[in-house]
Amino acid sequence: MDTTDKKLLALLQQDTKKTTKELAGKLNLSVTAVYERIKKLEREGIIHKYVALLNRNKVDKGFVVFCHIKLIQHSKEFLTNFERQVIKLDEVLECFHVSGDYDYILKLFVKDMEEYREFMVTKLTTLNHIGSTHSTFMIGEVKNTTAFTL
Amino acid sequence: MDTTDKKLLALLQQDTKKTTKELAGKLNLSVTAVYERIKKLEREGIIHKYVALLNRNKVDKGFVVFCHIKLIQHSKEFLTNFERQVIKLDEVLECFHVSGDYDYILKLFVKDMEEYREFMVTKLTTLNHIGSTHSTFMIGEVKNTTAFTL
DNA sequence: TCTGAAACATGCCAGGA
DNA sequence: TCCTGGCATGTTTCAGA
Repeated sequence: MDTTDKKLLALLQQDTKKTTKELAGKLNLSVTAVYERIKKLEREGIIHKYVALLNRNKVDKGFVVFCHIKLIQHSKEFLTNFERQVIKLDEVLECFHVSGDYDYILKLFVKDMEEYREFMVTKLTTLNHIGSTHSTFMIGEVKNTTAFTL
Repeated sequence: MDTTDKKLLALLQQDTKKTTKELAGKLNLSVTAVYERIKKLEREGIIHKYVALLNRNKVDKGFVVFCHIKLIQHSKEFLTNFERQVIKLDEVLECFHVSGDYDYILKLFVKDMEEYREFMVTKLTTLNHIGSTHSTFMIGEVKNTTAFTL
């Protein structure tokens, strides 16, 4: 991983629809050289996948919620059971097991408060072993990217 | 936006390296039909961008931190000033203005605790108007996707 | 590793149903 | 909005440095 690879990854994290020719121009390399570097990064698993990002405001998912969850008990069985269930919930985009006051932080996309209420009542609170929850609502998006600097 | 569009978006959110031919097969459509649907979704801004997702564990960014921040005061000037500065921080992937006990929730990718400490001391705490911060560390990734169900 | 060229597949645009 | 066909463009491979 040299500087060229880092530049290449920065570009690919921004936009994968550029042709290898365009990338080659920006990196001062030949088309094949760029091609092979990309293949290497894919082989090594550094590039994990190529995806399309949608505009959530155009598809009725403008309401972002962070939900902090605490379990009743912390046995391995309770944790894995909870995790297995939360993975299946479509509304949940991210779920991280964390240190601190709460056990998990979830990020959800829903249409509005009404839909979130429905989610809480019919899905979240029916999960086993949940102790307490604390919901935080997004009122503004300051920064939201999938690309990070190497 | 019909059912076919939703299926198409589900596929594109998972993988954009499939050829339109393959997508056409899965959707029981011709190549051109798929092509035109994709162009329409791009035109409407529903598809926002195409990006490569990296494996953070392979590039020294395995340490995920959530940082809850409270400002000293909530005047418009203080908020926009803080936001303008936080956008520039490379370590910060997400920053949401939220309701509740704290004003902002940040998600960061760094190498390890040492790098996070460095970030706190040299970057975060030098920002103006910060009242208090509360850091939560990821100890496990349960679910982490950019794709959501429509 | 890189370059450059050649073979192959795909993306993309007409024209018509 | 869909399909068929064809040209332009991109991707991928390979020999040689």
